[in-house]
Amino acid sequence: MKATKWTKKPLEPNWFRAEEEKSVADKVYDQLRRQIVTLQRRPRDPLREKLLVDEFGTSRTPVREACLRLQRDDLVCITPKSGTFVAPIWIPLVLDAHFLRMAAETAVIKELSVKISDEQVAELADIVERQIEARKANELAVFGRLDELFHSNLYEFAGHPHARRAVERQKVHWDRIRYVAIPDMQHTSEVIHDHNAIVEALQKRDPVLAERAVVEHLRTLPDYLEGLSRSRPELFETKM
Amino acid sequence: MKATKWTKKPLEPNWFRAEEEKSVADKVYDQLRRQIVTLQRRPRDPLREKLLVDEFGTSRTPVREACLRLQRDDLVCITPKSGTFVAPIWIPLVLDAHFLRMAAETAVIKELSVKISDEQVAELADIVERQIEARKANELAVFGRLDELFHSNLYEFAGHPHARRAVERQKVHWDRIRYVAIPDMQHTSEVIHDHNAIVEALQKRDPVLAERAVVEHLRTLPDYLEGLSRSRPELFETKM
DNA sequence: GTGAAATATCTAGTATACTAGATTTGCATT
DNA sequence: AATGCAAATCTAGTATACTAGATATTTCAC
Repeated sequence: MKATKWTKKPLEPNWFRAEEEKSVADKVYDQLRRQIVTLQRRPRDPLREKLLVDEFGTSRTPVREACLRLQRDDLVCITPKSGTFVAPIWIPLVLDAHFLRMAAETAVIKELSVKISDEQVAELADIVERQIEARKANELAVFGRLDELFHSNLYEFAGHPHARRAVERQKVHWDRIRYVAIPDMQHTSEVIHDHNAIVEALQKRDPVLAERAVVEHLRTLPDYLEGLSRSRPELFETKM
Repeated sequence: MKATKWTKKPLEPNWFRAEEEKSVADKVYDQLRRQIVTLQRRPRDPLREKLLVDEFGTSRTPVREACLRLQRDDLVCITPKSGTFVAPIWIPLVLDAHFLRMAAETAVIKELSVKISDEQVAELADIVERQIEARKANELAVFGRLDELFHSNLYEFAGHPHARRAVERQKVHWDRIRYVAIPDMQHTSEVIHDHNAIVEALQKRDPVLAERAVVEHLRTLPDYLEGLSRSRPELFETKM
């Protein structure tokens, strides 16, 4: 057995594995994350590894990996030898998530408004149509998913899917806020109005108008946050 | 022993632990990351857990944790039951890292140019001064650190440190490119010129001029990447 | 020699055991 | 009852063992 044979690299490892079966750790992560974002687990709740192990029926390793990932997402705080806790909603983090989203999406829309295709405009218009229907049917969950789709399509069409990923990693903090106060009917009405304005600006291929529409769409969020943090202070943390 | 006692939350866990001693896993992560970014470990090199364990003198667990974090950073590819490899430099990822940085930094500079203090302008000017000295002394490492400091100060002064974090997490892919071709003297000269333009615009509190200066500073990078990927194709990967 | 099946070996994912340190509990003393 | 202190107990970090599956090597028929 020649040593050199063992050190040579594989010719072509699977860099782009199409389908990836989820590991146990991934499933635990997904579920815990969902629970935290939806406030089923609330800020400052302890996350006892032992209980999670019993709940998920796994060993400590996948649970621990999930918690470590959540820590990197700023969704849990881990204090060695002490405990793991659901992180409070850090206001500076939410504000910066919003700032980053605003910055990225205005840049995206400026690029997009000069190169978007007719088919893509039609697809965005179709999403807004379906949002109107979801609003009529009072299906807020569907409405939310369509909202996600609308914005992610902006990044995809502009050719910046990875920028979207980076923005979304921060956006999780904002998502948690959406569950502090479930969006009401008036809110959905405003969203539809704003989305329509964005689609129209893109249709006209007008970068200035499009940017203004995006800014308008995202403008009100910080004030909203301010109000929420006053009415539910136990969920928030101002310094970080 | 009352059950209720065991479920109550700690009054005030250490959310803001000032000093955090680094775990073994953190050290392994830092070192591996540095090796990958500086191309001491090159794209497509296998990362054998056993060898790393011997090298770092730890058990598998911290090494594995480090690799998982690197995977989330898109710096390594893990194929279950097969192997772990240093990821190629994905061009779409680098371009989007650049796009995000451009978007964030133009937004930062626009905010900053209306609220920056005289002391902060002076601090930025001082950094540029020190860059000029580093250039004269031919200290490229110092120059690079000052460059980092200049840009990170923009985020700090604008009050968006967490947005900076998100941008920097992507920027690691660009950093790897800096080691494909070490920046030369001409490059440092351009950087100093651009930084001076930014400081001057901030001094005048002129948002339009400031934004233009930032765009100008970051404008040339994609073309540079194009050239590099042609001359060193073995390090890169165009599709993702 | 060539090709294919059989075998050996290595891999990452998971389970479990152990450690040191932080926190809580309970008791003794006042 | 209040307080200080020691023991018990829980925690996250680390080490090790085991598994299934992917890859590499060898064997063997032809």
